[in-house]
Amino acid sequence: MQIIIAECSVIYTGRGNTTLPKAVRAILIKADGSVSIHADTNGNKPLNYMGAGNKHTVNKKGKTHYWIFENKKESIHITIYKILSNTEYELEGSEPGLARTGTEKHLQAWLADNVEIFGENTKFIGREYPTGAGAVDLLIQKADGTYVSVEVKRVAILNAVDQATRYVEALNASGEHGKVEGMIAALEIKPNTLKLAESRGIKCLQIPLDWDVK
Amino acid sequence: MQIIIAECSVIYTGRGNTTLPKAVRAILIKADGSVSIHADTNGNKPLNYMGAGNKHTVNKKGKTHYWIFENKKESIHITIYKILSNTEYELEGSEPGLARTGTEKHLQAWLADNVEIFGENTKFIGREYPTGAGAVDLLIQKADGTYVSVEVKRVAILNAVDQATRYVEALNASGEHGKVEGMIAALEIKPNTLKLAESRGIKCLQIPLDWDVK
DNA sequence: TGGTGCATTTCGCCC
DNA sequence: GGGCGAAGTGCACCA
Repeated sequence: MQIIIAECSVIYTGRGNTTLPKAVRAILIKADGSVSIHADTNGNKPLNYMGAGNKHTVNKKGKTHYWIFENKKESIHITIYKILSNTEYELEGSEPGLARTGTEKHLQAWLADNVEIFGENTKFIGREYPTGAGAVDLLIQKADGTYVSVEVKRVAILNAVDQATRYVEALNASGEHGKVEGMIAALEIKPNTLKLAESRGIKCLQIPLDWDVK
Repeated sequence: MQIIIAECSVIYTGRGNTTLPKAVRAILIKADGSVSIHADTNGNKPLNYMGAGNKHTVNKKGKTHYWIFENKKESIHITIYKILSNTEYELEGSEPGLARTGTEKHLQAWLADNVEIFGENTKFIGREYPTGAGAVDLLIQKADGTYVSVEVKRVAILNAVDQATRYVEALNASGEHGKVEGMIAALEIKPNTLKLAESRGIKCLQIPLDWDVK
């Protein structure tokens, strides 16, 4: 990774157009070719950036450098007036390896393996089960034979109720599972969401926050 | 801005959970307190990050540093095994302003000003009209006195039908506007969406693609 | 200022 | 490549 501290100005053209006045910025150029320009504010976000897979050309007139990064749809023009620092590091063994846990997919898998949370003798029927109006996250069958269509969320807001409703409708319309119940299972369920769900006859299950603790 | 090159591992907890194995990374800490951790791949995006407004505490046991960044809802724990470089620069910053056009809000305003597109003598009643289940984009009244609840989209996919349905239900439940019709107005309406809308008795209006041409 | 709902857009998966 | 849903989303509004 190459890290440059320089007085520069930037013009970006692509999905929008932005200009960045002359000032001291930090420029990161990664081994994959991506580039980002940072100020000391603006949070963790860069002021300008461009993803991997661009062509980098360099021109020089006197002391001024002109760097161009461009791909098919976008371009970044950096005019560099003065370089204060220019260093390059090998970030060896830095295969990203970023692991994400606690996503909706994980929740879904966990629930599929722990259907007893929905009641004793509950049977797992399917994940991502197609309904004709999108796939429902989880389809289960209660001890009494009733099928339940479960929408899984980390945080459930109003549209979770919409989805749950839509899947129940579609499953009932097909007639293959008798009268299907709708349910939302989430780590957090907003009050309005709970209210709307009740008014539609959709049950809500609060998943224990320590679900992933063995 | 402080730039550290170090062998480290990271644990993030907050909206989700992530872990990052031990490797050499670049760590940026800006003057506003935001922090981001970069590898030499992953495009312009950081592996982990946290916005401005967090508390940074430092612990040290032997040669190992433990840095913690935390705010009310999130935390990043960085374990630093070896620092290869640690530099700090003064950056003078100014921020760009990105302007956008053609958003849903623009469409909405245009429709409010051009309600005749819904039929002759149609009357505009309100924008962002509260229904008790969220605000409907546009409420209009047809020549025959019927109210129509309009959901505006640039591209309408299935959930647009959900929203439209929800608003009609809520308006009908209140009883203040008689029997309300539901409608979706969009620049593009996906085939499945059209089908679902029809099955729910919700009308669809394709907005001319040249709507914003004077 | 935090919470809450929604739009947006990027990303990823699957068809 | 289209279509759909999720995201450590980001934003705007409101209490």
